[in-house]
Amino acid sequence: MEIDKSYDFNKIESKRQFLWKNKKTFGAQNDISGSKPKFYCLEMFPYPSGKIHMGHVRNYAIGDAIARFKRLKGYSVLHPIGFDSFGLPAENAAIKNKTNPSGWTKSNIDSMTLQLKRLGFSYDWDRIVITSDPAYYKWEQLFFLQMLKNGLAYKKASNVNWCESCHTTLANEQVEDGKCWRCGNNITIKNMEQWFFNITAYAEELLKDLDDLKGWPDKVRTMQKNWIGKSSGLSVFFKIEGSEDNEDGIEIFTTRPDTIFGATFVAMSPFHPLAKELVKEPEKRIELERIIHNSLVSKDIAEKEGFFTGSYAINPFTDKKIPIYVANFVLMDYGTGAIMSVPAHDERDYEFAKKYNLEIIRVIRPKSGFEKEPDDSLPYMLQGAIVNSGEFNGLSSEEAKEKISAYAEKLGIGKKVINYRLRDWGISRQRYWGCPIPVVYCEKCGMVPLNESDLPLILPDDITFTGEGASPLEKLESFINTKCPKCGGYARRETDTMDTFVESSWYFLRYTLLNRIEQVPFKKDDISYWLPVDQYVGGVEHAVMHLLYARFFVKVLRDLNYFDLDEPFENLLTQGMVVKNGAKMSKSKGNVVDPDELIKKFGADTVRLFILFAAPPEKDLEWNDSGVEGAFRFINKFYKTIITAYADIFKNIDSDFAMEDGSAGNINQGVKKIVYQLSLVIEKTEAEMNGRYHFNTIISSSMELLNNFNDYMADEIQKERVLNPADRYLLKYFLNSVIIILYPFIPHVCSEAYEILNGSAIEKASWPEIKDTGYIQEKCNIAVQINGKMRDVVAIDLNASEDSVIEAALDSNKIRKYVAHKSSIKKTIYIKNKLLSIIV
RNA sequence: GCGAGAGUGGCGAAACUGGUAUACGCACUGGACUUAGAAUCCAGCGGGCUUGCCCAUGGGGGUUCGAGUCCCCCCUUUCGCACCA
Repeated sequence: MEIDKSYDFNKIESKRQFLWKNKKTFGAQNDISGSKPKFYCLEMFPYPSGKIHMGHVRNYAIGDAIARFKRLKGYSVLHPIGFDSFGLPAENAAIKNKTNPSGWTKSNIDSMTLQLKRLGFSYDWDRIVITSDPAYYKWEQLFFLQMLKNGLAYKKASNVNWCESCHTTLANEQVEDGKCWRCGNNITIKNMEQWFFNITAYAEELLKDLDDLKGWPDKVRTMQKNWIGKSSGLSVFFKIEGSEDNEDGIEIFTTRPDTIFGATFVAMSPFHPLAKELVKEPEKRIELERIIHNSLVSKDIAEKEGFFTGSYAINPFTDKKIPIYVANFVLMDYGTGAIMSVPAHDERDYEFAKKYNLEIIRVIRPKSGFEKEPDDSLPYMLQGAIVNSGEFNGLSSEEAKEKISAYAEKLGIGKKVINYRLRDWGISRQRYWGCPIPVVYCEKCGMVPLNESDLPLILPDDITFTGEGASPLEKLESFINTKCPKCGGYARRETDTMDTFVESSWYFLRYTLLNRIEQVPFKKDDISYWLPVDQYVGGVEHAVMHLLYARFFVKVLRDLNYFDLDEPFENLLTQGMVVKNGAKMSKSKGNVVDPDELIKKFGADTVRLFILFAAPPEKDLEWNDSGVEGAFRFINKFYKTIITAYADIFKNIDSDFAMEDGSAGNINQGVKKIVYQLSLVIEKTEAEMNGRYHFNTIISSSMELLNNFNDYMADEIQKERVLNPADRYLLKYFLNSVIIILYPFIPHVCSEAYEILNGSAIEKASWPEIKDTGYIQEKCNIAVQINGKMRDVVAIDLNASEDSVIEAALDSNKIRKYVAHKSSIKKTIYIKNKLLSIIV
């Protein structure tokens, strides 16, 4: 093999990438014999925007490091990639450039594939998944039909989030701060017919199983838990004055039944069906319409406002009549859309009551001893002792909750209920570039699903984009007009497409299918072999959306008998953002660093090394151009040391050399020492790669190893010492080990170095064994503290006794300044080989 | 407002169960090599002064022989949720 004297990354990287591709080095195989444990390493697949950015590079560098490490450790590794290729940008680009989304998407996928390959990630490219491919979304349509059959997909009219700029509806998860998650436009509310997935049917399981996801960051689990938002309480009927039967009552939901005696008014959502019934006066009707209108135009919080409907309800516990208000802060789609207001013990009710001069009755007092200083001021939101509540007086809040609920149930006016904040997942999108929903509307039969055998329903290509108003599908007669699968009569196709989060809810299952000619979405055997994903890596921005949907989807497919799996992702690593000058990289801030340019200048290994070295993966990473140069400098040094300076010496050494018995005694002490340091680093690396993944510390340890090696060799050369065979063998082992440790981070140059040194491919090598050279650290440094303060460090024989350490300490001038005689020592604490603490 | 995390040199960061704080790298300074520079190599690099000590891990208390690490209070900051009754 020809050896270059200096580091030519272009040559090395293109050579390695060529070999990897040609030999299909990273093709994943189900290990049928079962001799190898499996490892599924997954990174969140990208949207094909056209260019990868630093966030992608970081995400994939992390995943690649893990995948390569696990291969070295003998795992059968699945490390796939794909493209989440449906979505709005393609459509917007099509409108702007008067092209077709599929062409735009295809060329973006091509150029991003080149970029990913240029970075040398160890993907099994034969398993690529492209979600806009009918061969992929065909199965999604099948799942949809099966969900429809099982009541897990349904259509209903409801108030949904509408983004005018994206011209489509959005799911609740996709609204952030009243704004669209994609474009930041203000969300308005529209009442529309929409398709939903019944994710709330799985709310309890999605919540419960979070406890088992021990490999997830607490932060993400908490976010999901809060998003699901389970709360238990009581729903009670309040009769409306003047009507006798409960049918005419108003049902409210409360989590604080213990405060029911303090309920002084009922507040209902302006969208509550009773609101229109109760509000008869024309002026009040106008007021109601105004409040409804305001709630529709913006999700933003307005000032609390409302008005008296003119009707009264009867508090079933006090029998007092209390006014019914319409209030803009009451949500229609949570609980029952109406509440009992207890201004004494609820902040919101208090604010409203103050504004409209409503009665405030205290029914809870702080219990003495319950809080440090009982704060008597209202509203008092904590638990306490019940007052003003008839027979329930004196109970604690907890007891009262129970007894009042039980009493309401006994009376038949209430029942204990559990509510979730989670809403069903609205999946309809009024856009073209997405997976078509496989149903038609027949004049005779109504909504009719397509036959499974008619799938895929292919998204038509002959589209003209005007950029105006509705989805172009709505105007495409050749698409819309069809025959009813049931009666054969005229039918119109559904023109909504699915939320692109549906595709990303199961792509990781599709990767397991190698032979895509087979007419299945995936095979049960493959799923049970590869799933769950052992390590998932991606951005925290998907903590609720994608990660919740995917968990839901897996549970649905499990219940449709596709496989037996409860949770898809065993371990989750959420990497931090890549920032520059303290801000997220963005075109508008002008702080974008282009991976392509860096690769051109320094090569892929350098970019990857910097990104993994500069910060631990979960933290934000501050971009630093001179830091990149530092990474480049290190790789040059690595190359010069191993290849330019010492390859000739070590390449012909037999790595099968067996150390004879007793040869340990002949080993040079310096060699023993660096090999011992190496063993510490091997151990530490294995520990880090077991889940914490702080690559930065592994890399810095490797830098130290290389520095120590160089120092040692410089010393040898200076002293013109002759290395014996055991020394040479161990030094080669040392170099090979450093190469292997660094391989997951800088795979190209390490592959090259390994092959030059050994004449074989590093992919055939395995993780280094620790070699016991019988290295004994003869001396160790013991820190000596006097009264807890560091005073000196003394060198002592390893494993010395406490007494001899004390003797040695007292020999030190520095120590003797504080302790003249042994007799003045009151106490000593001795941590073997580490520290001696003397109290005087 | 509620919930979770973070705060260590000029900068990115190390320090696993309390045990020599600042490893590794960047920047900076000096030196070597050079006609000069680049590159490379060597040395220095938390602060203070009386050169051996004092002060330093956001601030203040506490526990301990010993605290970046554990406990309490406060400040700053990032993220998530925000009328969910």
